[in-house]
Amino acid sequence: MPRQHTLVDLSKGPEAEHLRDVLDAYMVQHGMRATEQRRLIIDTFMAAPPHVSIDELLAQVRQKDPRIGYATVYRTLKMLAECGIAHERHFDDGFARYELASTESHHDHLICTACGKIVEFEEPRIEDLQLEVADRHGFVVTHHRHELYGLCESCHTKSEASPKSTPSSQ
Amino acid sequence: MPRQHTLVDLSKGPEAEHLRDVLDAYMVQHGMRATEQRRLIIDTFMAAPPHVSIDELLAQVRQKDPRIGYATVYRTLKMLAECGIAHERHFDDGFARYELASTESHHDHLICTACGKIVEFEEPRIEDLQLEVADRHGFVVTHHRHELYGLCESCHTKSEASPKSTPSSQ
DNA sequence: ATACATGCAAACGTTTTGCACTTAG
DNA sequence: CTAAGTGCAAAACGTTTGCATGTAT
Repeated sequence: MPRQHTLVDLSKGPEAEHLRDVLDAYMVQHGMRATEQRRLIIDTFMAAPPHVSIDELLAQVRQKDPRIGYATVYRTLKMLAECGIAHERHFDDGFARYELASTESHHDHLICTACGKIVEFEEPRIEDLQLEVADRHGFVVTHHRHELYGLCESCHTKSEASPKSTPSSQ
Repeated sequence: MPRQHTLVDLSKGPEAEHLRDVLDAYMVQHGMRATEQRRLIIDTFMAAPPHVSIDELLAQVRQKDPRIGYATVYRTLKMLAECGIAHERHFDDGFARYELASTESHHDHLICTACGKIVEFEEPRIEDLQLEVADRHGFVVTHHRHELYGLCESCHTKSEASPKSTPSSQ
């Protein structure tokens, strides 16, 4: 029975503390201020499920402070991405999603086109082959994008059982 | 000795004829008409270098008929994509690019972030591993996206020789 | 006190569409 | 003749920014 591979919750523990340190250093270095809004947005982001969109995060943040604006969430996430604490992802649903950066490992994504579920995967053998391919063509790779789209287990089996599929939201 | 793997020119030969047949069938089936504009746009597209953007194709098409509008090129390319004759690609430069579909092989892309060069690659071992990964997570893959970004050989060696790089456009 | 941050609303770049006019069948 | 296609211009879409106001330091 394949267990759902959700990576460790990074919102707490030593990993999170390290990220906080990086962030603090970055903000000091750039003369940035620790405002109420930023604190709230960052805390919410770190506790949120991975791959939140700006709108999703904004909605969550507004539960605590309805006066927060879209642009502030936007700018805060950009800032987190710039200092390496978050990664900005662009899947095929048209808007940016953000995830906490893990210092340890790189991963790519499986995306269910029926329910929107996003699963992370790591496959070192693919990474190796990427380098091999790039080398073959004289390229030096700086980053890549690797997304597998399809149906997750439950959407797949559901659609097998009955002809009409009933996709729910992520 | 790794030869540059530029796929065959599809604008002529039996491959192209097959695509034309598919297209004709599709258009008949959908009650679509063969207009001057469509003919011109499709011919130009099939002769154009791979991965043209709408604007690029529009510019080429206007050399023969300056009255063609953006929307017509847009709609024609969408149509080609819909009937499987073209693939719509979204690289990180913000606009869609289109390439002729080859019936034979699937490929992915290496993209130079300095000069914009796009190179196609095929790597069956990666394809296999993708299926393996998907299977491991209970997914059935319908399509994927795999792009390697970095510096092509000439941009790479250039930037090694002199500190200032002088990227040209693709 | 003042430089930085916020929230709004407007600008952006690309994609998509509504519509009056044209044209292939 | 009429349904389909064109070209324009405007809407839609997510993202990004200018600016007047607010606030951490």
